[in-house]
Amino acid sequence: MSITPFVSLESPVTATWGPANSFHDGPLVMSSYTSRLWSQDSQPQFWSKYQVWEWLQQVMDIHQIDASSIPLQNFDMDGHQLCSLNYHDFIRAAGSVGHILYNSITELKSGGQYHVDIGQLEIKHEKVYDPLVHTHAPNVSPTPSSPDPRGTHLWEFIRDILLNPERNPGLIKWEDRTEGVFRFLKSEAVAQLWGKKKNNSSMTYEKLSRAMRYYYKREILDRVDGRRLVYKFGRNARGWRETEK
DNA sequence: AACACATTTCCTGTTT
DNA sequence: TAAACAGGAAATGTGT
Repeated sequence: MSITPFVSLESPVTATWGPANSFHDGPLVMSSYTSRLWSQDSQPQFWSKYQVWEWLQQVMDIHQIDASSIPLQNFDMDGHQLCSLNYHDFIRAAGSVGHILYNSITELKSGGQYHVDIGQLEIKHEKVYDPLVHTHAPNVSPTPSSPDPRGTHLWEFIRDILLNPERNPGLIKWEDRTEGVFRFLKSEAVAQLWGKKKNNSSMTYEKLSRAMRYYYKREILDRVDGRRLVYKFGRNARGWRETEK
């Protein structure tokens, strides 16, 4: 029984992928994007009905959700009323999308500069700064991605490492990009990084892999047997494809 | 306060 | 033999 076999990580790894990793460029990019959208009236409490409607459109747009999928009339209200809704009100008014809307408005109420950072990895490669993006295009959302605000889950963390080759010091590698198959090259280093993000210095690949195995049942990962350290994204893992539908 | 969810921790056994 | 894989069971932390 060895006690501490793998504590010696290459420092470049942690140095490169510091505490900020995916949260780092998100706010920077989105702030310039959203500031254009909500620069003047950043305080939702004072929005007019029209501004609430605008906000709704933008959030749906950014998440690539068809605006017709929710009863928009449920949001025929001004900012003051909108801000008085609680989580359940949002769920009641917009179903599962209510969660996204709730997060968005919560962020804005607290004075957040950005409120959505999904797909920030892909976004930063796009011309989000392009003034055209904002004219009156119904479908110019930056990227196809998961309707998940703030990726805090393990599989998203793994996905983000894969999507950031320039910041991935050989930790994980695609085996089959189109099929979503990937392999851990430095399993313990990834575990340490994951632990760092979760503020857990005792994370190990052993424990991380247990969490990965739980993903099989949820179909976030598909089983790949016979190949050690190899996993594959499943139907419920979003945002990893080059061209997401 | 209670509860759901997503791990985290630990463990025993099997496989590569 | 060491490192992975498999899952069960229970503990934990976070957010609603």
